[in-house]
Amino acid sequence: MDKLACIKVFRHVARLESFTATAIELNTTQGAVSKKIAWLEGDLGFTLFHRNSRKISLTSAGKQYLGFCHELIEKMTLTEQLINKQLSLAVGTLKISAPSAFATQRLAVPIRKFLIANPEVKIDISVDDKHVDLYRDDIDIAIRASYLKDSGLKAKKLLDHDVCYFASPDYLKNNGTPVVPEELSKHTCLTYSLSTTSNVWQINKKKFVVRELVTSDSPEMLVKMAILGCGIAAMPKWMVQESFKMNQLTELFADHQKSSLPMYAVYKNSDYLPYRIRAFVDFIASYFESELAN
Amino acid sequence: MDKLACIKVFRHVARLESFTATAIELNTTQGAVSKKIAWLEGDLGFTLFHRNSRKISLTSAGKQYLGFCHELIEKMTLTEQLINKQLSLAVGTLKISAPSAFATQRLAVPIRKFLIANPEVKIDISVDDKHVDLYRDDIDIAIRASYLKDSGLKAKKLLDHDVCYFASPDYLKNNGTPVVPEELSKHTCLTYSLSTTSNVWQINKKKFVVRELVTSDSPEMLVKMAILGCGIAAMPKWMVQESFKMNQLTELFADHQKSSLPMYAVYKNSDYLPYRIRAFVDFIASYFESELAN
DNA sequence: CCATCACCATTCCAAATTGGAATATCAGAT
DNA sequence: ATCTGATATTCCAATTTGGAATGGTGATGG
Repeated sequence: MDKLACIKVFRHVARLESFTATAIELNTTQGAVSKKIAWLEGDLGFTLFHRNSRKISLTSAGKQYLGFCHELIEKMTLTEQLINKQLSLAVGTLKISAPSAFATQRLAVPIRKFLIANPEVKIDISVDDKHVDLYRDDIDIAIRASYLKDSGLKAKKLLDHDVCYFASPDYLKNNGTPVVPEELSKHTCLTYSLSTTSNVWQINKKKFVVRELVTSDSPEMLVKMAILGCGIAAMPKWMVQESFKMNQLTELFADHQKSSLPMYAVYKNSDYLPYRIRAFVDFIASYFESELAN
Repeated sequence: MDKLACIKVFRHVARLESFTATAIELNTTQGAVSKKIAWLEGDLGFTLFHRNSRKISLTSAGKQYLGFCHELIEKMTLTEQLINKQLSLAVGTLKISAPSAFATQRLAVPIRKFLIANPEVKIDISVDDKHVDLYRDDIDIAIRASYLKDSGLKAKKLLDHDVCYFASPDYLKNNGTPVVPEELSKHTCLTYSLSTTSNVWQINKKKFVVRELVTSDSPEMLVKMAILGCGIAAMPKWMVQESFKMNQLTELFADHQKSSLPMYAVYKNSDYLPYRIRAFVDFIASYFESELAN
């Protein structure tokens, strides 16, 4: 027997002080109401009503239990409404994970715009260059360079980075400047460990397996190592533009066609995706799209 | 579908993070668990778990709802236990209604003893000479002279009052002092309106229908009227003993055999009578029984 | 890369449960 | 004493539920 259904019937009966009237109000039969109350009393172990062929009245235990039932139903309704609201409106706290360089240099501005457009959303951004587990760490959205290999996740492409290759002038002086990609085999490279194919570089639609000297999950670390002359690295252009200007780094294969590095917003797939997640993903994707157009 | 049952299953699944393990723990099948969670999600309108052929994990909504479910089950268990405790132990507040003269002169002492013997019981005594409705006024126990005519009520006899007949010396001087009950027909009487047979007095096993001058639901009022010389009244002996001594009243038919007036403790009949009620009724009945023996 | 495994969803059918209608029962009202 | 209005009970049809088997899917390991 459905106890919750019995409780709902009980509230009606207590209010109307009649099984028959309750049956009419609930479009059922008096017998059904009687059975439900009787079952509930049996389950609880005490009687809810004093019965009398003419009328019924709550026992003291029934009165006390009724108070609990009112609380229960109200709390349940409110809780369910609250959760549904959080899923359907742009409210709540959005937990984002993003790699440090991208976060600070590319994400801060659009996040600020998003917050202005969605004043009821708070953002908790966790800057982490490691490959986070969205389930374990309870993250709503992760910004990732690598294509998703996780299951149960959806990804939306945000943009394609223009990748560029570079090394320090010092390194090139000591090891020679490669002019064609084929020469990469003579060099040591700095690779990004979280990329699915970290040691396979693609230039002019050809793939080159490079010799790794250092691999790291931190793009900034790799840039730093390149500046120190450890080898050749490949990174999104925006990340090293400043270093080119300061002559800390020299670009290689500048006129060759390079593969682009896509960036994704990854989020847990669900039938009822909290709206703040969808809102943010759509917002940030169209932000980068319009940025590209300019 | 029984939502409460689903919620209970949900708590297990959330803890074990597995439908299969839950099915084993609950001695059911994995399919049944799956159906229950699926139904609950449909009812709520949001998903509780992220699913993955290898494992499941709570969604953020699921996490939030789980907290509510824990609260709900705990509150429900505690409430039901509390009410059952109140019904099975001598705890709580006992609401007693008693007529004023009896309350003050006969009930105060045994109530004090009962409170000492049952320290967890509080007493709310409503002194009222009217015929109270135990249901409407939410009274646990009513002390009454009249035999119960109400249905749904049970009565336990506490004692038999020795009834005595009396009038003021003044009245007797003016109207003559009746020596045998047959002379009552020449007198006017003061009767107790709440008695079922207020105007039928029984002396020496014979019944006499008396002429009423005043009828009242207040015994003390009737005594006062008798003192003022309005007529002859019949009351329990203890109520007028003092007036005899002060010569405000004179006893009549002193050596005749008089009917006794029973006093009852009346309480609502119920399958699960709160224990404090049974305890009090038994206590007070045995108190008067032993008082009689002394 | 493919076979295997572990797990959840679905389907189908038998079994248990529920609800409706009629009937019994009960106590107050007339 | 009978009538009336209310709840309890009974019986059966309809619905719902649970179990077993099947299907589907993604992780794992050789």
